Amino acid sequence: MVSQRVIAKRLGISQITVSRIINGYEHVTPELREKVLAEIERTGYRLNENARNLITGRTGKLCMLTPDLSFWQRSPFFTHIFQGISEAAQLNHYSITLSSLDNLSGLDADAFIGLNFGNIGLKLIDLLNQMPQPSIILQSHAGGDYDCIGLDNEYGGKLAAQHLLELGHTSFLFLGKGECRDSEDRYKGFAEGIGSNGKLETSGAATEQLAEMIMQMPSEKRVSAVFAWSDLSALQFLHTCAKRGIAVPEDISLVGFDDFQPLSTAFSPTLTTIRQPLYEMGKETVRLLLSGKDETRNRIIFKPELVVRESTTAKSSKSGNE
Amino acid sequence: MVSQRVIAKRLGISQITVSRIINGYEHVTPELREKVLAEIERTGYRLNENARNLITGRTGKLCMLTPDLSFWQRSPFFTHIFQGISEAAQLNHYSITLSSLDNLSGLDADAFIGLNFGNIGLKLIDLLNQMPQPSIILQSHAGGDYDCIGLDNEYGGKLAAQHLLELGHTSFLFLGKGECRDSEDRYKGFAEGIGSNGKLETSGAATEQLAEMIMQMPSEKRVSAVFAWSDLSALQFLHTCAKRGIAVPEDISLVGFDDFQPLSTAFSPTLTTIRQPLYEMGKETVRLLLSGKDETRNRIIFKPELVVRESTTAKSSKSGNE
DNA sequence: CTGTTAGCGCCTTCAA
DNA sequence: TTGAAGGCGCTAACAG
Repeated sequence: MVSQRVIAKRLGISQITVSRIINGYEHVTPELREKVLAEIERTGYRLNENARNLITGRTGKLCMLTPDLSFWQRSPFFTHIFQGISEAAQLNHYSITLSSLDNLSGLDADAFIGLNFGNIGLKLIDLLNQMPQPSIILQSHAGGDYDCIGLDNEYGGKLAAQHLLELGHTSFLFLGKGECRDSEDRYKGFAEGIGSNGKLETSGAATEQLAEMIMQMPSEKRVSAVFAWSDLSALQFLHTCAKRGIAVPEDISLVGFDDFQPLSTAFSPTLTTIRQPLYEMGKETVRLLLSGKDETRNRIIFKPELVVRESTTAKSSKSGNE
Repeated sequence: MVSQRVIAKRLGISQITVSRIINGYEHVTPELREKVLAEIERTGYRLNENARNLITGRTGKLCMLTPDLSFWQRSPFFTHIFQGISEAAQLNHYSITLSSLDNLSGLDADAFIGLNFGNIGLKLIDLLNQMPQPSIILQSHAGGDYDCIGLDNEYGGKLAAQHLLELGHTSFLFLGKGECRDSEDRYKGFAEGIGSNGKLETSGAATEQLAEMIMQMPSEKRVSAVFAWSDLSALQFLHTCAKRGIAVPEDISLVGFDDFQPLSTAFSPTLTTIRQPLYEMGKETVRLLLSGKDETRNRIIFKPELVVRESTTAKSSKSGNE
């Protein structure tokens, strides 16, 4: 195994000089730097991160902390976030560790990422606040008085409303989920976006039942556009429509939320949806966490974006009320 | 920061004794061990893994290697595998690193896990063979002449056949995916399972088109049971059925593959499917990888299991042929 | 059963 | 601009 000392010895210089060059120290004669870099290249030298971490007093680990173990069962889309987190971690020479409130192990880390998708994990936030290491919460909503990366769900709702209004729709249904902040915020934005330009019905009831209820309305009074709080919910609705003989988007336009791949494009019609930039959020989480600006609250709220596919279309004269 | 030396000094013993007790060395007087353990508990001492790794010459990292970066986009179910891998890694004091053939970084690891779901990644296997560190392939099929954790897809196909035969079905359709080994193996097992007890049609054609084709068959000649190579494919079929007014399971029984949560239970009817034990496979991968038995080929082929839900039922007299 | 010595590879501090 | 000395926390090797 080739170390800095080996390289130094070969070049007749001291090991510390090699170390300095590796770490980008400025005041070195250019020729020396090049000689060293060439030797590093030639020998395939790789820095021993354990040695570096030992002396600098770091662990070299980033810990992803979940509210519970079932987080993973619930979060298929997490692969995208994870890709972003791990790429950014790699760039900063960190490896990844996992922990959950159910099972606090692997807590020896330089910094923590609290994963708080769907629910407001106050316990998680408390725990992170107690720890001396820096931490950040990665969540799917916008609020919270702590360092976080979040998503502007209200804005997402507004995007959906805008899109549907532009298509000429005037009567809307929101498919939500009870006791879920993300769903509430998306509804709020949707309602605001529609304002006085249309009629909006909603319910926190189970998606399928609600959909069936709607289907039973006489077609001339039926809503012409549906906004579902999630892609999964949108697809459940789509499936119910298929059973009931309602055509999407001809009879009803449908907008989802998440852009949950491969689901959002797996069925016909493919879903128009509001995309969460999960990969980017993961990446930014690590960047912000390691940027070390403690003086002020660190938070970035991402804007979701509209992805238009097949499940929405202009309101036809036969559908909807008025 | 409390170190072994601090503990030793407080107890008036040598630091190496503390080290031995921590590492489970046998020949220590019980009282001394207890005193040391008590002091460890009291002070909240935590082992510095960088120091340990430095002297033992390990990196302390496990690298998950994917064929390409898009792996993550394609693999929503990977969260389950990841949970298994990371839990087992933690138990063995390893942290996790990521790499892909597109972007070879983070390759400083003690061992590698090649993630090879869906396709046969020969390049990946070649790369791992070239490396001096131990490695193992985690894959969704059974074959391959290398260390691996795999899945017995043929057995899964057989389970599906058995289940449907027991329900009295005699005419079957397999929904497959072209150029996909997993799909082929599942078909093979399915066909063997059915043997001469029924008629089997198949196609590698796009799921949706095929389904539509079948729907156009006169109902008295129609198959009464469908086995889809994946849950996603099964759901696409289910959706087509809904559009065409075919009732599942009353008219057609449907079996998927994967038990892809939350999808497999998100729609009505919930899917009868063949479950891949992803969490267990992830866990076992790490265990086998670190068991260090080099003398022989290390491989474990997991058996999938049948999960009966709502999408299958006994063949009714009106459906199917004969 | 316990201790002494040495050193893993690197960075910090101080000196030239 | 470069180098020498020291030590981070731990374990291996060898004593006793």
